[in-house]
Order: sequence, then structure tokens, then C-alpha cells
Amino acid sequence: MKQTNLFTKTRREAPKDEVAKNAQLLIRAGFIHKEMAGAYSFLPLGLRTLNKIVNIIREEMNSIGGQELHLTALQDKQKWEASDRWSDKVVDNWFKTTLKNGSEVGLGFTHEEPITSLMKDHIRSFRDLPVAAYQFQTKFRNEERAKSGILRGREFLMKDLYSFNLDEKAHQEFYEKAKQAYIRIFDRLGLGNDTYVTFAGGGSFSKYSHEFQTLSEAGEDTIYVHEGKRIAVNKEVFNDEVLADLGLSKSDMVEKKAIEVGNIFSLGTRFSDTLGLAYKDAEGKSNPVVMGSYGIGPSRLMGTIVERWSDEKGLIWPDSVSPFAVHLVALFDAAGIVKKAADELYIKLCSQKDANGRPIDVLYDDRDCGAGEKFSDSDLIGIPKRYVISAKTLADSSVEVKDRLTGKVEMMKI
RNA sequence: CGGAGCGUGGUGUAACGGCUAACAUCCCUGUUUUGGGAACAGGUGACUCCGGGUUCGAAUCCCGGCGCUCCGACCA
Repeated sequence: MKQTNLFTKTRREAPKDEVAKNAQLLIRAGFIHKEMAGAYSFLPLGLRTLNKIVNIIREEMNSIGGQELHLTALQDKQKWEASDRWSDKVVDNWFKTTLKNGSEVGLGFTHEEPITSLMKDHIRSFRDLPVAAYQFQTKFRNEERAKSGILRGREFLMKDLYSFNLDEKAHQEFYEKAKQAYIRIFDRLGLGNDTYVTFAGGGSFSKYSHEFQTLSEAGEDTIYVHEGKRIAVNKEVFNDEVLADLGLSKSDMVEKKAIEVGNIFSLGTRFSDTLGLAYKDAEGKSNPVVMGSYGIGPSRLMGTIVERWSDEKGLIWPDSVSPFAVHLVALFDAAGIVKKAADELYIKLCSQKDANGRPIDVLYDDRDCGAGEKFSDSDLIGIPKRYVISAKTLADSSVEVKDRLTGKVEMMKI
């Protein structure tokens, strides 16, 4: 893409109503727009990155047998009353509204109720199980206070997967597979080294749930990390009983701030019981379906990646989620020689394929402005590889290749 | 939900109760320049968040509202 065709602009200074690093940098670089507190729009660059994150999650969910669907954001009050989660006393961050006829509806903050209810149309027999279904959905949560940029919004994108199994044993096997898929996701997003499988409260149907916590000072959670075993315990359940249960010693645990980037939950028969999702076994006996839910927020992940990968100059995207693979920066000369060579190089680069056979995405800075401005913007946008073409490099029939992360420079013949 | 702070051109800031609300940046014109946000000249752009009040006079003081930020609480 030519930068002269990109409608977004970079800006020197962050708006004063943002303090969070992720929002400051993403706004300055033109990735997102703040609509109001806790609600952000994604602009072309930001949407490219968000979609890359979404696709990585999609691939991993498909790899464990997940089937993608899309549920409604509007929620039917009756289903939530059945599970006793409609009342504002039980769930305090509902967004609710009314239809013209006066009926109340909610905006979904999660989707256990509708998907459990929906599955009653499709799961009747033990032969219909297992099922794992997931979606990418805009969730709404009426948070008391929005904060931390896109780490915690009132409207945000979430991937939620729900599993349906015959019994506890089958559920546990799937749960473990899902956990491994989550670990692969964070690895691919460049967060693997900083993300810990964290034990957290499990609710009424299992002893623990597992959170995926990425170490960051911007995080809202406090966890205790065991570096050697690569696991952690959330502060909420950090007590002697839990430590003994997990075979951990308090002295080995280090307190850290972290961002919760994922959470997987065993639900048991909490929802299948209350909403009536059951199957007939081989003997014709009716049994409740055993469920699990598995959440990841792609937009929160994008913010987390920024918190982890950035410096004083701007963003530093991992290859896997960068909006473009290459930033071609052309330093024009008066004679137009560089412009001509850069145009040709741009077309050539766009026709090349990466290791996976996909076209290489190139952002071409073809603007007529000074070198300093181009470099500063390039640093800010944070594409991992920068190709600089100028009269100087052309004299040697080459381009300068600079790595955004390491700053390492090498010349490449063209 | 408790506590604190802040609302001034698109953005970031300034202005004692007193002149036509200032500066930088962005944007537009032209000249020049092209390896780290260059230079010069000219120009556009603000009912100082909204509504009341005090005053000869309010961006400035008072009251109410709305919005934003921070600390804490909450966070399936």
C-alpha cells in the first residue's frame, strides 16, 4: 500500500486524555481512534493487526476441532433468567435496553446462555458429541470505570469458545487440548516468554480455572510466578492450601503485575442443567452435557503486545501481527531517480511471496517529505523491517535493511 | 461506587478579573530543501465544554450539568 493513499495520519503528541502507553502509541501511529471512554474504533493499520491476531487464534481453534459461528449481540432475557444471570444484582455490568414493544433485551457480555440454548436444537444423542464452537464477537460490559486504553473497554472484541462433552473425563481431555492451543497462540503472538499459565478460582464446578497472564506493569492483576515451572498463582487464590495442593513453596514464588490475556473455565453442568441441554446415552438414559468456556480478547491482546513491544520511538510489531511485513521508505532526490527506482522496487516486492506462499505486504512511504519525518513515522508505526532506498543506496545498487527491534542495519542488493 | 484533578483553534500548551485570547505544531500557498520530525515568506482555523450567577468588565470567581484522567474498590 502506498502511504499517500493511507488516510490516517501520525501525530507528534498523544492526546492528553490518554495515559496508557498502548492507547497513546496506537493513537499517535493512527491504528485506533478513541470514540469515548472505553470505546475505540480500529483504523486501517489497527484493523490489519487485529485481523492478524484473530487469524492466529482462528487457526489454533480450528486445529482443536473448533467450529466457527456467530451469535447475536442482543440477548434474550428469558434464557438469562433461567440461569439466574439476568439480575443486575447478580451481574453488575450488563448493558440493557428495551424493544419498541417494551421487552427488555441485553447486550451480550458473554454467551454461555444463548449457545447452550442453541445447542439443544443440535445435540440429542451421545453420537452428537463432542462439539466445540467458537466465535469472534463484540462484547459489551458496563464497567464502572474504563481505563488502560484498549486493555479494558466497555465494548471489545472477544473470541469465546464453548465445549460440549459426554462426561467429565472427555471434558478434561478437551480442556487440556485447549490449554495447549492457548499456549501456542501466545507463542505466535510474541508473548510466549512473558505469559504464564496461572491458577485461579474455579467456581462451583472445578477447583481451578486457568488464566493466561502476561507480565506487564500495565496489568491489573497480581500473580505469584514460579519461574522454573513456568506457572503462576493468582493473588485471589494465593494461600497455603492452594500452594500445598499444587506442590509449590511460597519462597519460590515471585510477585508480579500481569495482564489477563486469556481464561479457560470448566463449567460442569451449570448451564446444561439450568437451560436443559441433555443427551441420550447408549442405554437411552438422559445425561446433562459437560461444558467448558474459553475466552481470549484479541483487542486486549493487541494492547498487551504494544505494552510489551514498544520503545520511546514507537511501536515494534512482532512479524506475526505487523500490519505490513516491510516498510519501504524512499528518500527522494530532486532528479526523480530515487522515485522511479522506488516505484519499481515497490511493484517487485509486492509480487514476491513469503515462506508460506503468501504475498508480502509492503507499506511504501512515497510521500514528498523530509527524511527525518519519514524515519520518525516509520519508527512510530513499527513495521519490523524497513527498506530504505535513496541516492546513496542506489549508487551501490542496493537498499538498506533495518530491523526495527534490534536496529541492526545491512545492505541488500536489488 | 468512594477520593483527587482537569475541560482554551485539529493536536499540545499560555494568558493578573481589564487591549483584537498568545505560542508551538498540524493544515493551505509559494520559494527552497531531501539520511533523523529542515528553512523563509504569507494564510486559514477558537461564541475559551454547556447552562445559570457575581461584576462596569469573566477563559479567569461562584453554582449546576456534561465529559475526560488519575488513585482506590469492583472485574463471571
